[in-house]
Amino acid sequence: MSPRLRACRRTDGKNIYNFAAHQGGNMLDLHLVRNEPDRVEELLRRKGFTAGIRDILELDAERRAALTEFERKRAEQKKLSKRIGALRKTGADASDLMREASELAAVIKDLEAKAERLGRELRDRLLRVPNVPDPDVPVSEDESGNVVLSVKGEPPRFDFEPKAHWDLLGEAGLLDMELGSSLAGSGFYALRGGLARLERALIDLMIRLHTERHGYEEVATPYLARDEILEGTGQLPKFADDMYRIEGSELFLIPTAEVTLANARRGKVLKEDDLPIYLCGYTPCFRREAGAAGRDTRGLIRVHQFSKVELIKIVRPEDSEAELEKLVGEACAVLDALGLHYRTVLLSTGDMTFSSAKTIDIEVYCPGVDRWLEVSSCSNCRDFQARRMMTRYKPAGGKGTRYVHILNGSGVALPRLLIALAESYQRADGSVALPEAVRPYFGGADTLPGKEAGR
RNA sequence: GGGGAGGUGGCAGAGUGGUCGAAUGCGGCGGCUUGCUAAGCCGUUGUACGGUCAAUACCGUACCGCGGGUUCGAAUCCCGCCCUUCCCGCCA
Repeated sequence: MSPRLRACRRTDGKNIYNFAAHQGGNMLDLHLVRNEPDRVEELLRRKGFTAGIRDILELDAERRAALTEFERKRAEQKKLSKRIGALRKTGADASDLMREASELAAVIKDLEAKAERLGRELRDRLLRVPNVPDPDVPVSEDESGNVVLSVKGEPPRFDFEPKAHWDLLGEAGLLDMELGSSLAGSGFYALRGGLARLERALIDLMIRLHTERHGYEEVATPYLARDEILEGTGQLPKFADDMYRIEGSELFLIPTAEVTLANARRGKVLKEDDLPIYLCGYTPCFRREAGAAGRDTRGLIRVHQFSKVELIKIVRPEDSEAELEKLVGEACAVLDALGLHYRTVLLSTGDMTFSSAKTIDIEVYCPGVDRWLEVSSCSNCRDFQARRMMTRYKPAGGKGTRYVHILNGSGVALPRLLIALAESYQRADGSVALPEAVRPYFGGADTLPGKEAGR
């Protein structure tokens, strides 16, 4: 972790047992790592994590030994203290025992510090290990191994040369890149007139679809979150440089509402009846796009701030596989409603995110730029995030607690949806036909006017 | 920004520096009683980590917002932080 981040992080504390409790737990099931180190190592290697886990296991063994030693001494100390208390109650002299206890206390202090240090080291290491991919995820170093699962609809046909959105919308005065960059720098943009309104209309459409048809609860969360929240979903500690941080605080601008929505049940022990929980919300998303300099510099394809409707599911472990399929369908419903041409893609191990065990992307075809653009990424994180944020549930009738499974998916991301709509439904005169589904949210109009009619 | 109050187990709510993992109530679970319903009675009821292990079993340690300190011993005393809430001021 960067020094600057360390400085603003809450300390991991003296709770030497439950390094999970309040600051978020380890990501991998440590028992699984102990029992099947080779298998875990192999799965992690598929995801590009080559550091190995041998030294983690060593550290784990060391920590446990130190913990046991500490606990033995501590038990001794507690007995001594009780004897002292009993003695003093009778008025007898306990000074010998107290001297003994005092020496013991000094020893224990060291033992505790050692166990604590090892626990913290172990946790720091574990937090940087990505989630293991599902065994059936195609193995590849990069996106070349992705597998197209389905293709929906037909590419739109034109009797003229379709324009890229930056030309189409720029010429219409609806997309103002210059205004955005003059205010906040390159990578920022401004939507004007009908385009700004269209974005709001689409947000409204999507949220109504998900709440009314798919059973989600709409939640409007803060756009900033504390570091421990980001740690819960997996952006921290590894990806601090991808986010905007608020100077002088522990707050980051969220890169996605997944962060705040997935953490909505943080630290809770839920009842089985509470599950599944479906949450959806609209937020702007802020991304530094560090390392992406020079890529997709034109238009709205890759920008530092964009709007997105996000979907989150908190479910029982046995349901997460099926819920991922459902989630993809719910995100696709947006594109279906708008009549867009899209495909679903199973991401290979090399293209998945840190926290995901299995990811299916939805890519929409944009004829102006002649590319498939990702508008949604649906991931099953299984218990990876739940462990970090300590979200569990109590099985009905059963004993104990289990970690929930958490899924996230965009439902869907906006600028690229605007791109797809504009480029797919553009007319020769520069105007854009609006699909029927969006019209009720756009004052009933069937057209996004081009230059002449604009403003 | 200034001042006050407070953060205890699923919830509500006690708690004297020493046998407090924590009274009590509610809820939950098991049982009895009961012709439904309601009520009553008895028992039980947290989580995590570590160890032993055949074990859903036993032992140990930790957890009373988070962290640090004092002490032989801290829910209880001291310090810092976070959060909640009330009053005042200020700006929307």
